[in-house]
Formats: sequence, C-alpha cells, structure tokens
Amino acid sequence: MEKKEMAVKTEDAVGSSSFPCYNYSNLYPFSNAFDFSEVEKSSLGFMELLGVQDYSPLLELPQLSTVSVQSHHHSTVTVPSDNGKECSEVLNHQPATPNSSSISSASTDAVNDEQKKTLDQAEEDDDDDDEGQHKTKKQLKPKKTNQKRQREPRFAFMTKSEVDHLEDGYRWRKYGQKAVKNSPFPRSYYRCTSVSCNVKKRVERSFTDPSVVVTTYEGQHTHPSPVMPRSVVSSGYANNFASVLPLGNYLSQYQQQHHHHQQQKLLVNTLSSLGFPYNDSSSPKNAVFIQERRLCSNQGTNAFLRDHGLLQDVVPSHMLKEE
DNA sequence: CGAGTTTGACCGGCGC
DNA sequence: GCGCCGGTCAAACTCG
Repeated sequence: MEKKEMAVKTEDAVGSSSFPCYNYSNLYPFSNAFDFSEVEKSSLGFMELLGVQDYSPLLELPQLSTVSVQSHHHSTVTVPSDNGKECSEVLNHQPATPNSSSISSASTDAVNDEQKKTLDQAEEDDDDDDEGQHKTKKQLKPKKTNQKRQREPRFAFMTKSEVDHLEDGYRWRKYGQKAVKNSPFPRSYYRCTSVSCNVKKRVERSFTDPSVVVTTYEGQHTHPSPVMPRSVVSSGYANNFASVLPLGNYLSQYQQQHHHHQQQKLLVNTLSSLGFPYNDSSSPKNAVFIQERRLCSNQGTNAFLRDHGLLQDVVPSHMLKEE
C-alpha cells in the first residue's frame, strides 16, 4: 500500500470535528511542474470580486498534515497535530461512525434531516400544546435522544483572505457565532437562506495563520445559485458561480452537481492534463475520489462530461483536453 | 417593514 | 454526575 502526501486535514484549524479539509498547497502539490499563472489570470478577477487579496501564496502554505490513501474502499487519514498527538479518520463505503453518511446516501441525508427536523418540530408543537410555556425565556427543541443527529458530509476550504465571509454565489443567513477554544477568532455559523435548503457553512480564521479563512460547507444546495454570471448560466451551470475559484470551490461545486463515478474519471484526466501527475491508483486523485464519493449521489448527470467540468471556468480551454 | 445580524441561553455529546 | 465545548435557537436589534 503506497502512501502519498497530498491533502490536508486541519483538525486544529477547524475544530474537533472529523472531516477532511483541503488547502491549495496540497491540492496543487506539484507546483513546480505546473504554471499556476494561467489559472490565476483567468480567475483573478473573480478572486478580487470575492475580496480575496491574494490566493496564490496558498500554494506556499506549509503542509499541516498528511493523508495516507490506502484504497478506494478504505483510507486512513493520519493527522499529526501541532501538539504531536494524532487523530485519524476512516473513509469507507460504510459510515465510519453512526453519524457519518455513506457515500451513496449522502445526497439523501439532507432530505432525511429535513424530514426528521419537521417531525421534531411537529412533536415540539405537541409538547408546547401540552405544557404551554414551560420555558421561562425560550422554547427550545426537545431533542430526540434515541437517534444520533445525522451529520451532512462536510468540505472545508482554506482561503487566504482579509474578508471572513467570502461570497460564493449563495445567500447566507448568519445564525450564530461562537468563540473558538484556543483561538482569538470567533467561528460564525451560516445557513442558506433558500427555503428547504439545509446547507450550512462555518467560517473561521485559522489561529495558526490569521490570514487564512477556513470555510466549511455542510450539505448540498437544493437550488441554483441566486447569483450567476451570464457565462455560467449560458453554459448550463445552474449553481456554478463558485467554480471560478480554484480547486477548493471547484470541489464544492463538483459535490453539488451530483456527479457520477464516470465523471470522476474525466476529472482526474482533466487534472492530469493540467500537470497533476495523477497516474496511478495511489496518486493524489484518490483524495478527490474518496471525498467525492462521500458527497455525491448515485444519480449522476453528464454535464461534467459535456462541459469539461467546472475547471473550464478557471483554466484556459487549451489546457483542457478530452478523454 | 422585511431581511439579516447579534448575542446570551440552551442542548447534546463527550471526556473525566 | 459534572463540566466543557460545539452547535443551535430565538429575541432583540440593526439596516436599507
């Protein structure tokens, strides 16, 4: 079993939750062999629009940890944290924990969550009817104890920016802010404002590098982005605005598009064409594979195949090639 | 006035 | 059982 250092899990930066977090330095692990200036040229305007002062130095961020990819079916993420302790995450076809979602069911979790939420709400209403205003100040939900709360798969991205809340094409409502332990920077909680869309995101600054914003997305949008450039609309990308960002947001959009395994292949080929040495089964592409499998539904579309994927917004067309 | 933000309280999970 | 902590709620508030 071959090991590759390629991705990042920022346990320290994003809290105690166990989920992968990518930064660009690891998604672009072979910067010497790839001319990033082309990517920067094509996306710089959007980066400025988004308030990102400088994202290219992300390529120089130190690797926070390593990921040991063992196979498509089972990989262990070993994360040496700053204090030397290790934690690990197992990415399986089966849920690693009762809380985690399997890959195939990821897209349905939002629905299940919503249904459960609705049910809880209904039961809560019943309780209120029975007990009236038994809470002095607030009527909070009586949470169900017999079932663990289902967590959506999450993506975390690190972005070097002075702006905490980066515009990504969706509208968000802030619903909370918490101080983060051992960090001078608070964590903000946002929820997608669209009705019936259960996507959340957390935004916080890395206390190890205050210039880096860690944005964590949870769930999948059930609607198109309300903010779409014309080119994006005309090219058939419904909720694709964030694809103008480098690979981090590309992954987010890729997740949202419900792409199928076959599209993954093109993704890898596309990445390969960009200079990523994705040549063997143990190469960094597995990081994309594993994460994508956790997040994508079984129902794939072929939009990715038709349109070269989302990278076309970032990468000059001549750098993309068909399979 | 509606939409979004702030902020303190509350809840559940987890470790000790 | 207790305390800590992450996550969420919702009243009050701000803003356009």
